[in-house]
Amino acid sequence: MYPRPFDQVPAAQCRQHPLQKGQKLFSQGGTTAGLFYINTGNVELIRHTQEGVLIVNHRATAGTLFAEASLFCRHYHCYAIATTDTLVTEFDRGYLLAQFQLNPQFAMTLAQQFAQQIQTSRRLREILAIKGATDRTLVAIHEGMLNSHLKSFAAQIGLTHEALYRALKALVEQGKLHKVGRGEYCIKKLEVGSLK
Amino acid sequence: MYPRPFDQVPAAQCRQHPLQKGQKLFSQGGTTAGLFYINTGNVELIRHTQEGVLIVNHRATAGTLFAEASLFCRHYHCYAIATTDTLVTEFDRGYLLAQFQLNPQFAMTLAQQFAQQIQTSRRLREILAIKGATDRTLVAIHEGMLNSHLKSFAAQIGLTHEALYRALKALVEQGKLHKVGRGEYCIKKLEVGSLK
DNA sequence: TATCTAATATGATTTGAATCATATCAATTA
DNA sequence: TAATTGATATGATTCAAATCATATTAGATA
Repeated sequence: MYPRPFDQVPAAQCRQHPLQKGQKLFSQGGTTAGLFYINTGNVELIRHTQEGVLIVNHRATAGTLFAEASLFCRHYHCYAIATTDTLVTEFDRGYLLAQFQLNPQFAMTLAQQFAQQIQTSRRLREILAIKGATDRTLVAIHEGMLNSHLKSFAAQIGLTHEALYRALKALVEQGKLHKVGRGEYCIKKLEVGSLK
Repeated sequence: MYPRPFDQVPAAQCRQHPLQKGQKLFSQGGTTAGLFYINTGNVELIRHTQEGVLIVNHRATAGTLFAEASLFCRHYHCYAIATTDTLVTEFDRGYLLAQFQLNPQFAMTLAQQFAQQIQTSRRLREILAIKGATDRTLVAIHEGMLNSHLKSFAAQIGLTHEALYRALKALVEQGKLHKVGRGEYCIKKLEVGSLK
């Protein structure tokens, strides 16, 4: 259910937070509670600079962790707001930190989870840095990002859905992709199109 | 010198690797040695998919760590190639992993370092996701990314230098930025322009 | 089944950044 | 000091993706 090592956290150290669209989970300056996992929905981490400029730090999606750094901080440095109806699970900060003394294996798995997050985030960043829509689309598909609808995939890689449809068409024409149905594409023989 | 907790690693567990431009540090499938820090220069982490598509996983720059996830892996999943003459420091994998048993404080600081990397990488990703050149430029400056020359800053945020000069000009005209000299800009009264 | 809705798809137009071209200025070097 | 180099800067043109418009189709719902 939860990514390692959070599947080992006792239920007493987990708290569920149902959030309505627009509801705040925590505030800049607030005391840190723990680390969060999104069961369903979406959460935006935003902050304001001293000069008043609004900055989006992160848009967390279902199935992912967020606020990892707050484990090591007393106070949050940003706001967390649900952008849709959302269910998040909070893992207790004190419990997690205690495991570094009590359970080195748990701590190591936590560090591994973090290291993988770094990898994932850097890969996504490199995808966004690719200039051409077709190149970006091809790499993103090879990274296994095409699992849902084309529209949400387009948004994930920073394209409009129209631009994505055209990129997909171009890739099919270039023989780099096969179209196996409406909204379903695959690399070579392997199915990777949107799941129905 | 090194970011925490690597400043505590004994010299015997650190190895310096001078690399010439184009030289390979490690290969996809090779046995993992440790985690790396770039003293000077740049390293690209690239890999090939089964279908032969080249994917850039990460472009690591001076003053940063890379290959964090290889700590928890026997074999590298990508190539590391220096794109300029580069000096990297390798921190021994076995030593670092042993600290989870021997030195919980060290392990915790390592996890904290990783958590901060996650934050940083996600922030950079959100900056790249901003569509307009002027908005992207403004946010990147507020994130404190304008520390070096404008040309390298432009590349960092995915713009040509010409587009950046125009974005800066527009921000000055909008009153969101002050131009304090050739190639030197500041937010309000605070100097953040390129350092000379 | 008929209707409605949303995703997929493509054409036409506009817009913004890339590219190409030049000029200016500061710093380095001969 | 003069020459060279590279960063800064801006104008002109091109190009690619966004936007706007409109079908088509699959799935959900009445």
